[in-house]
Amino acid sequence: MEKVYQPAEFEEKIYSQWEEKKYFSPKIDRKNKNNKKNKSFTIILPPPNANAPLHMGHAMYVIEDILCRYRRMTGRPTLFLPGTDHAGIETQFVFEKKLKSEGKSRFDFDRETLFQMIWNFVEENRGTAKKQMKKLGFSLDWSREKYTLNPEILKTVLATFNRLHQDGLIYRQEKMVNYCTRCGTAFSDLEVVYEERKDPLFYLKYGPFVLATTRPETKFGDTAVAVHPQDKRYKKLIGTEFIYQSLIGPKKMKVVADEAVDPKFGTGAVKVTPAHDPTDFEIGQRHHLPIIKVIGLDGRLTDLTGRFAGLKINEARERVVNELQAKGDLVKIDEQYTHRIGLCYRCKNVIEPMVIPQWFVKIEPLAKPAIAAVKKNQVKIFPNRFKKIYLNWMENIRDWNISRQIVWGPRIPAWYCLDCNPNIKISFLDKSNGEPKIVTGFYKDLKKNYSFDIIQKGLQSLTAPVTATYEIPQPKRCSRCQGQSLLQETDTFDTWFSSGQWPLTTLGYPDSEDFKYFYPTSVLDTMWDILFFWVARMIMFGLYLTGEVPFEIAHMHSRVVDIERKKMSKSKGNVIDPLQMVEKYGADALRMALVFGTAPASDIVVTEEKIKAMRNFANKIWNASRFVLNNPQTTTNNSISPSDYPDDQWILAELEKTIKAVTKNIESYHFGQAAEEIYEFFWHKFCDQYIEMVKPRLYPVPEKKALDTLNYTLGTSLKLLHPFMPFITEAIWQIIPDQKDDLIVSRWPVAGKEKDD
RNA sequence: GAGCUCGUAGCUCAGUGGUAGAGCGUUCGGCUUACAUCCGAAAGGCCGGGGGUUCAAUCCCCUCCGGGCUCACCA
Repeated sequence: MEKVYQPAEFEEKIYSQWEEKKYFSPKIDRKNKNNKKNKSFTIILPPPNANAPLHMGHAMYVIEDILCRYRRMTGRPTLFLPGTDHAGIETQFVFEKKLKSEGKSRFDFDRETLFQMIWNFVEENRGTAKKQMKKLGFSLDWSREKYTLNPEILKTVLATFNRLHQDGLIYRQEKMVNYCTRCGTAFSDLEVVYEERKDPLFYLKYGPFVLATTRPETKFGDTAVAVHPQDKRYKKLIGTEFIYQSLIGPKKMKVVADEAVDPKFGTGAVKVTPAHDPTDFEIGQRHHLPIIKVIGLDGRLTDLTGRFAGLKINEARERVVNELQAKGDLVKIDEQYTHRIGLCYRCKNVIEPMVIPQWFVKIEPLAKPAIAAVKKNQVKIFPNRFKKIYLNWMENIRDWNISRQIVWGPRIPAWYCLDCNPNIKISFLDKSNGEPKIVTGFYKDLKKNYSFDIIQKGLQSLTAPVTATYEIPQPKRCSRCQGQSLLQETDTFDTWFSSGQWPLTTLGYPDSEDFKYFYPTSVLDTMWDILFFWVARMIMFGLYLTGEVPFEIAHMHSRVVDIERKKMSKSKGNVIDPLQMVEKYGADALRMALVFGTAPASDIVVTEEKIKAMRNFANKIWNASRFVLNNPQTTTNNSISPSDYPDDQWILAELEKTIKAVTKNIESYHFGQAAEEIYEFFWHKFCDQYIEMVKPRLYPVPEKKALDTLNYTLGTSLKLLHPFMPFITEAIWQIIPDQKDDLIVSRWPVAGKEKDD
């Protein structure tokens, strides 16, 4: 053995050894499915983005690996199942950036071609994450690896959609949704991030009113002025109408009374723009106001705005304000007005509330059982405070917009008959002669010049009116008119619609043997920031499809942050690359650094210094082992008989305590504490004290009891350390002569009496 | 506006109803035949302020101050 431990000499070798011996593939013993002691233990890996290399957050998979390695050593058939996610928006966003750098955009391609290009792009990168996970030592069963776009997984995801549809839980409706004009897609409520901003608040003369608004450019879409029903100032006007002389002509306005208006804000009167503001939309619904869309999906004012048409929102705002001022309708500007504004989580562009038809899941019937399951602790959420957060969100949950106007993802399996729905708006790439060019229009007009075939082949996107008829699943011919000009919806699923079914799809729901044996899974560990996005959806889907929870424990871990408590991100330049750390200090050092001394769900501070300290610890383990192994071997590591020496009795008693503490702390998810216990024992008790005490008994002739105790304590320590630091412990274990099994499948020590079975 | 969470040694963080812990850093001394990625010793904290419960509080309760976070349709 060398003087200094060299991780690089062992890690790869040992990992492939584990793989070759198939230790990561559990032995299925169906008879024991319900035997508590031999019950399967399953963790499904939260799938990383197939397209991106791992970052420090992914290194937190170490928590799951600790659990799996521990359970495997206690003898349970343990499955840790890997996979990757196509990550719809994320990946398309990255790909579009790449296109842009090449001077192109998504509009240069039809959707089939674009999809294929992204597919190829992802394929090029897909192996990276896998290699990296192996380097980190994760005991994943690669023979069962999955990808969200695997055909069998897609099949299940689409079947779920069909089933939801049959159960009346899918609807397509024109509602106020969050739309990003830059990404060109709608988002769910969860994907909007809010930011405090200071914007001018404009006070405008408005018929008999003066009212305050931050968005004068949307005034062309106003259909009413709303006041509070009890507001004395305006009571007489409620129910009346007036003619407003707008910049593009006179317009009839209603005055409505609505509780949503705060009489203390501004002047207590508010313009109602149902097409472009969530509150106004609801007021509009209550008072049956027309919806006039003055901002298009391209983020420019529409033709309804006269000479303002075509202007971008900000330009329009400036011009409208200037003209209102010239006209004398601008009463004052409050420049210090701060409010919260919704941004696209992905590109940070301002989210534009838009009324467009989207596909929704009626969520309450799914949420109810998911709430009950958590309340009854069928799913235990750790740490406990996340249970409250979960329940609070679930109890106020709103229907889920699952449609995205992007190509990268499974397409919603609904078909429109063009003959029955001539008002479907279609964009396609006409490649019939010369340079391809984008053609956009209603089918009823397009069909005069283009064949269905050309439209279908060049299809980019379609927008069906909310009244359009559609069929689910795909019919051969239109069931109403027998027409054959059918187009599939071009919207794709929210990525979370697919990953929300991950515990089911990865195991081969509904009838595979794996599914029957491994579902429900044991633990789901992830960072708390996707509690709603993912964890909640998995619980809902799991219960909806199987009646059983998808996992028994949902364990939330925290963010990995830098020393200034900031989240690591490329733009901040504060990333520590986990793979680089593995190269420098070894996987074990990084793994230990990620768990050592951390508390459940508090930020995890990782610094290179800490990793270095753990590297030193690895070296300590190496050298203590070197010392022990340089002496004759006298025991199998698995048992020891009592000793009369107080030194031996002392260290063995301390070891017992440590076994208990480590076991208890792993079982209760206090990994930081567990790591500290074994660290403290091994370094400061075993090395600093016991080895020093025992040295006189080793020279000149080693004394048997001393050797026994050394060997036994080392062997047991290696076991306790193995879940945390799998490589070095296995490496040393295999140097010990006459081992029956590899450490990874050895038996976890039991305090009280050690059993060799 | 509602809720959650944190405030412990210079730094980063654990922890406990009964005279405070780790890693890194600092000071002093050591290449002691496993390890200088080491060993030995030491300095360093009214455990955010105030009040309460208790025989006893850093740990429980209240309140204040100071960070962080989540949720919420206020123009």
